[in-house]
Amino acid sequence: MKRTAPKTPSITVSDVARAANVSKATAARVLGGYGVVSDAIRADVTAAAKALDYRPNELARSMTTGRSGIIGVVVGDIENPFFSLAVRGISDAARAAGFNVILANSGERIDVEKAAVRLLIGKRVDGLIVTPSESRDISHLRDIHRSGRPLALLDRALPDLDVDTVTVDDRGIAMRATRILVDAGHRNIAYVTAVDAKGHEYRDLGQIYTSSVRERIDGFLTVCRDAGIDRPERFVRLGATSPAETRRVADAMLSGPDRPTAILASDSVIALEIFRVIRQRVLRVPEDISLITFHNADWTSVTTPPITVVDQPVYALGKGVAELLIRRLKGDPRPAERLILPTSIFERGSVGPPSKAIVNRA
Amino acid sequence: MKRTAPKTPSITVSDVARAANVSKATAARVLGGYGVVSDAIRADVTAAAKALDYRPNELARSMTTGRSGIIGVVVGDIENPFFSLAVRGISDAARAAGFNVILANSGERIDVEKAAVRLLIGKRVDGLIVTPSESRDISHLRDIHRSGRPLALLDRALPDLDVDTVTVDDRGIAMRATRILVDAGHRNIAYVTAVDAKGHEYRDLGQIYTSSVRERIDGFLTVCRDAGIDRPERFVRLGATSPAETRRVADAMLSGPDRPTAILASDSVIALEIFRVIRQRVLRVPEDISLITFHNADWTSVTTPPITVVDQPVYALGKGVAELLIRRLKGDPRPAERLILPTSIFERGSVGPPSKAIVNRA
DNA sequence: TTGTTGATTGAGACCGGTCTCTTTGATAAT
DNA sequence: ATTATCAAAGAGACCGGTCTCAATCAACAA
Repeated sequence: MKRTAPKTPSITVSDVARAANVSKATAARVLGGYGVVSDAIRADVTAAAKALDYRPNELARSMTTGRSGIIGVVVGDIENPFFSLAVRGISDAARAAGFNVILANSGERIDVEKAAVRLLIGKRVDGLIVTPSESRDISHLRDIHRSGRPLALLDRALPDLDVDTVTVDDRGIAMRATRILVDAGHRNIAYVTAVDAKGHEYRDLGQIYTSSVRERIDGFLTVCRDAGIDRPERFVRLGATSPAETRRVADAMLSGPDRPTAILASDSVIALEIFRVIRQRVLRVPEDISLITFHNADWTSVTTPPITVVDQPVYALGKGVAELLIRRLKGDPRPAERLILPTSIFERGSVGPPSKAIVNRA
Repeated sequence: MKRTAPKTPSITVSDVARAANVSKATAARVLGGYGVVSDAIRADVTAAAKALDYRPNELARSMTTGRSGIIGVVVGDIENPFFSLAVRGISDAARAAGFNVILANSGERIDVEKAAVRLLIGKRVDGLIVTPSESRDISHLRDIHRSGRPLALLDRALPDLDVDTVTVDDRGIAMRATRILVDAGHRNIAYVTAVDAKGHEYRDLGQIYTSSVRERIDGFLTVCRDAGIDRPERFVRLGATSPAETRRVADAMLSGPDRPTAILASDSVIALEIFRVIRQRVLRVPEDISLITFHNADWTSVTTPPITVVDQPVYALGKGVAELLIRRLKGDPRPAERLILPTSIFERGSVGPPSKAIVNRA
C-alpha cells in the first residue's frame, strides 16, 4: 500500500497542555476525567480544549487502558429479521451500560466466522457475542475464552463450551409445533431448514452441526415417531440457504411423490419463500397445505390467512445475552450461566386438517 | 471507575522477536508484512509467532498508521428493513475493499446522531456514512468533513453540504406514485410519514427537515394540486414514529371527517401498521381504500392483495455510497458526486378506484 | 587490495493517550 | 521556627505497533 494517509494532524493532549500552560499530565487529568486537579486549572484546560476543538483519540486511550468499550457481535445474517431484532436487543443493553457494538456477519460460514472473530479480537473488543454457525469447529471460540476475553453465545448452545449462553428450548418448542400439526391429523409433515449437509440429504442428527436446528429436528422427529409416522426423516429438507435454493427445495417437495400436507419452516425467511411458492402453485393455506414457521416475523400476521408461528423472545434473547456478557465484563465471578427463555406459539390461521387428495394445480 | 482490568498480557512483536532471536524491528517487518526480510529470518519469525500464538494488536497498529480500516455508519433505525438492506450493501462493498463496518443507530434523533458521530470520530474510523436525520443542524457533519475524514450521505441529501451523496429522486417518484392514485380517481389522498414537527400538524415544507421526506411531500402536493385537489396539505399526516403512534394516526385519519380513500405511506414499517389497522376495521383493499408504500419490503408481496410499492434500489444505494466513500478513502481527488439512482414502482393489487361511500365497519 | 553498492538487520523515536512516581508549596502540628 | 502532612502539578515511562535512519556485511568493481 502506498503512502496515502495525509496524516491529518489532530489536536492532542500536549497541544491543549501547551495552550493552557500546564503539563501534559495535568491536561490529561482534566481531559480524561481522572485524578485531582484544582478548579482554576481545570477551567483553564477546559477552555483551551474548547478553543482548540480537542477530540480525544479513543484508540490511544483504549490502547493504554486495555479496554475499548466495544462489544463484538458475530451473527449469521443481519438481514434476517430474527438477527436484526436480536442485535437491537444487544445494542440497547450495551448502550445502557455504556458500551458500543461492532457488528460482523458470518453468512453462516465457519471460515468467515473465524476471520470475524480474529478481527474483533485484533480490534481488542472487550467481549464477544457469537451465534456459532457450527458446533464441530470451535477452536476460535476456545481461543477467545482462553485469551481472557469474555464470550457469550446467542441462540445456539455449545455443550463443550462452558460460557454464558442464552437460548430457547428449541427441542421442546419444536415438539409443541409438530404436535399441533399431528393433532390436526397430518402424517406427511416436512421440516425445512437452511442448514445443509454433505449430499444435501438428511440421514441422522449427527450431520447437523447447528445446535438449535439439531434440537428442533430432534423434537420434530420425536413427536412424529410418537405419532406412528413411518420414517419421518424422509421429510426433513436441508439446504434452503437462499431464496432461490428455498424455492428449489419447496418445488421439489411439492411436486414429488409423498408430498407433505404440512410444513414446519425453520425460520421466517424460508417460510416467506415457501409461502410464495405455495401461492404460485395456487394452493390454499390451510385447506391444501398447513404451515407453521419459527419466528414471529412482521409479515406472518398480515397474510391471508395469518401464519401460525413459534414466537421466540428474540429481543429478550439479545438483551439477555448482552446483559450476561456485560456482567462478566464488570468482573462477575459467578460460573457460566445457561439461560433458556420461555417461548410460545401463536396459533393463527395457517393450520388445518390435511386435504384428502391434493391436486397439483400449477 | 475501579481497577477492573486484569490487563491480559498478550503476545507482542517484542516477545516474538526475542523468541526468534531477532530485533523488534525485524520481527515487526515480517509480522506486519512490510519492508524486506531474508527468507531464513522470515521463517524463524513466522515459526516463533505461531508457537507463541501471536495476534497483532489492531489498535496499536492503527494508532501509528493513522488508519483503522473501519468505516463508521450512522443510520436512523437498523430494524427498519430499508436500512438493514442498505447496511448490507455497505458491508458487502466494504468487505470487498478490505474495510470493516462499525454501526451506530441514531433512532432518528439528532442528539443521538451527534453523539454517534463524535464517538466514531473518536474511534478514528477512516470515513463515515450518515443518514442525516435533520438538515437544520449539521454542524457535526461539517466537523467530520473539516477534520479531513471523508463523509458520504445515504438516502438523504443536504444542499448545504457538498459531499458524496447517493439518493433516489424522491420528489419524482412520489409524483409518480401520487399520480397513480389520482389517475385511479382519488381526491382524498393521505401522505403518512414518521417525520414529526412542532404541533404534529403539517403546515408547510419548511417544517420538514428530513430531505427525502420533504421532497416526497413536495412531489405529492404538486401532483395533488395539479389534479385540482383543494388544500392537499390537510392530508399530510406527521408523527408515525412508532407502531403505536402510527396506529393512533391511522385511527384518527380513518375515523375523522374528510377521510382518505387512498394512502401513500412513507415507509414499509408505517404501511404495515396501517395495513393492520385497515384489516382491523374490516376495510377491504383496494375496494374501500387504496394503499401505496415506499420500499418494496418482504411482506408487501404476500398480502392479499399484494401492495403496490415504490421500489427503491436499497441495496444499490448502500453499495453505491460505500463505493463512493472508499474511492475517496483511496485518495480520489474528484469533486463530490451526487448520485441519484433510478427508482421504479411495482404496481400490484392495492390500488383501485375510490369507493363512493365508505362505511365505517369497525 | 580497497572503495562502492546493495541488501539486511538493528536501534530508537514516535503515535496520543494513561498512570506511577517526584517535586513543589502551603498549611498544620510541634 | 522547624518539621510533618497533604493536595496539586510535573516528569517521564509505557502500551504495541510503524517507520526512519544508521550499522553491518558480502559481493563486485577499480
